Amino acid sequence: MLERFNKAVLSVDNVIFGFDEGDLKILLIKRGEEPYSDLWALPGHYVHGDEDLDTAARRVLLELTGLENVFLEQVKAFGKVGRHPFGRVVTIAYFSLIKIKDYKIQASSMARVAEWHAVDSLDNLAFDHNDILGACFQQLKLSVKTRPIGFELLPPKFTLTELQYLYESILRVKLDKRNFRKKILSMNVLIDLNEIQDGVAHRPARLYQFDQEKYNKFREEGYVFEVKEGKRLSV
Amino acid sequence: MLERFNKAVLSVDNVIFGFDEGDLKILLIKRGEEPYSDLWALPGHYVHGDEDLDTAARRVLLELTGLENVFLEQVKAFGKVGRHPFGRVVTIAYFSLIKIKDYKIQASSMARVAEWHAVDSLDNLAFDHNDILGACFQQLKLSVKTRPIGFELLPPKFTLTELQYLYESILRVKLDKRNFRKKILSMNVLIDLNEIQDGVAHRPARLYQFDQEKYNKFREEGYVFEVKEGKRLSV
DNA sequence: TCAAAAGTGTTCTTATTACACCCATGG
DNA sequence: CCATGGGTGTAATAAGAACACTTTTGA
Repeated sequence: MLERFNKAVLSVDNVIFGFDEGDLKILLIKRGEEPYSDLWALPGHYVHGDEDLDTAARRVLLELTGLENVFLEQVKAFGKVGRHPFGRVVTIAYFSLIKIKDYKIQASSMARVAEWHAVDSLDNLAFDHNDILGACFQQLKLSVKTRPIGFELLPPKFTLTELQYLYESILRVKLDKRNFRKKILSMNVLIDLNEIQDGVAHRPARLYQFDQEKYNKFREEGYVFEVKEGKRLSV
Repeated sequence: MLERFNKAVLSVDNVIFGFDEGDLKILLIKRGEEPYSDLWALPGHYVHGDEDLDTAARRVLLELTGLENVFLEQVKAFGKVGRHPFGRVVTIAYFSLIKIKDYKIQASSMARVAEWHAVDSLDNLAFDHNDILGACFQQLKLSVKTRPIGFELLPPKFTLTELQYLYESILRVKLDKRNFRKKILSMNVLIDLNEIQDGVAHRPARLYQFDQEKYNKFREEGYVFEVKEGKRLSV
């Protein structure tokens, strides 16, 4: 019954965010074939006929990084008629958040060359991947303000300074150290592990862990996680 | 070069929001053919081979409502393998905001039966349209909190009470009249038209207009439009 | 002993909340 | 003259912003 309709090839593209040394980064692959050979591109793949979109995105992530059970969320579809030079290909964009230390480059056809790149300093990606990256980064910004997903980018044990740098690099604002600590601690969603850093050439910082259970309880009670930035016209 | 890949039929589905008599509504059509004949469904259509996704969504909107230059935004793609009983159809969901008074039902194949329905009280839509509606409504909630798009649902001249009811019905909270007025007026994005309602059986309300230019200026200066709801865990 | 980052409180200002009565109109 | 929704202010509380010095460690 559907034969009479136009069809399109489907793909998924994944903006994989990682956080390392105070910088927000994304994982790119260097294309080995036409079109756009030798340009950097978002990791992606065609969607199989019997495969859900989310499944395809997870497959790409697994093949490239070896990681499962990772934060992954669809952003939107990109489907301009001319976006792929070889024909109609609609791509569904995803973003995912991984703990960069867990990432081991995988031996896979896709990962001929895979590299972390700082999010700024990127232009001239293949296809419309600059647009896709822009949309995904914006969605990350928005999400990180209203949901405690930033922790997905940090190791299980982290310091308050790392957490602050994370927010600063995603929101691209400078936050006040004392105010930040006061507030994040007063939210009561961090567990103080009573451990400290080891082997750093300065006073070692306390280590914390995100308390998912406590957060779930707060959310049930109607509390909203919120990190702010900017001046407000508010109601 | 793309022949070897699986292909899917593409469609767009559009959650068209309107606001009338203090209620948020969406426009649904009654299906006249299989599958899901006689069930209510979101208005949508297949995407042509030479047509951008956004263009297809605007085409649907125009055919059904006769309206152009309307707020329209993509939400996300829905592409579960079994979502269409006849084969692989991936649909791109959009939501749009129209001034319900502008809507005149169009003579079109699509609009055999088109009706406004309150957003709650909906279940048992065709396909996965309940899911799509849920995602679009959530996106509307989110958008309305951070961008002054609620005005798209109101007539060009509106009262503060109408505006308040609009926010209440989208966010599903009760707002305090005095506080709401104080705040929205202090944002300085409303023009007091120095006109009043006519023919109402009570003290007539002042009419206001949204000041898009002033808002654009504020935004350039880094101000953020924000309507709040709920208790906050905030940083 | 130096360099580097961790950690800590107070004050001032701004935003949020809660709350009740009189006003203008049409019927 | 009644019913209906319009319009208004203040005080108490909570949240946000600004700001500088001491501590702990490794090299």
